[in-house]
Amino acid sequence: MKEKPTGAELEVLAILWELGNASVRQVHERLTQDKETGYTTTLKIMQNMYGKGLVARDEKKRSHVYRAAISQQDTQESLVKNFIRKAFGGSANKLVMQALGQSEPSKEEIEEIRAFLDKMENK
Amino acid sequence: MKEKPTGAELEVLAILWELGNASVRQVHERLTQDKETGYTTTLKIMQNMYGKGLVARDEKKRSHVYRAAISQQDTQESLVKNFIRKAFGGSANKLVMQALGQSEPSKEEIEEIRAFLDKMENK
DNA sequence: AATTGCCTACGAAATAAATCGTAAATAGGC
DNA sequence: GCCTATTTACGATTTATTTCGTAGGCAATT
Repeated sequence: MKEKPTGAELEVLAILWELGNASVRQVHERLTQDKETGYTTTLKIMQNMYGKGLVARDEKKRSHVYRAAISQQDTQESLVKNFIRKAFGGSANKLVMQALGQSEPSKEEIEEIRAFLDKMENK
Repeated sequence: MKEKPTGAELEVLAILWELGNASVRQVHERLTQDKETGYTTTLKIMQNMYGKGLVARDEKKRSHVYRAAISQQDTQESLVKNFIRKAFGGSANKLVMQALGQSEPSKEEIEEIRAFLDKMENK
């Protein structure tokens, strides 16, 4: 099992999942849209992630090209699992209702969840 | 706004929400059912929480009696909000479906969520 | 009044995470 | 070939969090 990402690492992963491939520079620009931080900080984090196996990279070019090495699906699964245990005493339902309750879902979103529930039931 | 609890603090809060009132000793015993840790560690964490206003305490007795000073509802709300932003790019629905998908909800739980959705819609 | 046991307070050490500064390498334009 | 931009590598620092050791107080027991 791969190591678990820290908060800052998760932010980088989110960007890589979205972009697919990206240089440190690209990730950094994205990151600084939301918060102030130095370039070498971003670099260091991505280097750490490489050391941990959270990302892969192509070193052919001078500016290395990174990509996520763990899937968004698997990562979110493990994060949610942990979160439910830590913050909701293990009850997924409580989390679901808390999330729904505060998110003011649109009609379409509600339908989407209903459909998902139906599908679950028929399995 | 109250300060946000750290991981260890959240574990204590979970116990206090369940027990209502409790001494450090009681919390500690609960805690050590799951993991190994020293008494003074638990004490220190609860003292920190007191300093931050996360818990209140009654000092009349020699062994102080603690209780949560922030509500479970509010805390979970803020945790979930943050979690959705950090791990799901702001989409509550994605979280909901991830949580449902991995939790294998029982028939009753599915009904509970359907009812919740109905109620949401009629507002 | 001494012993024992449990309690709080508190500083300090250990650990984890994030940030940054500097040096060396490299490529492109001049 | 030289200067400038940009890049990587990496150590060091800073900040946050967790853990623990020790001292002193208090109450029950002997």
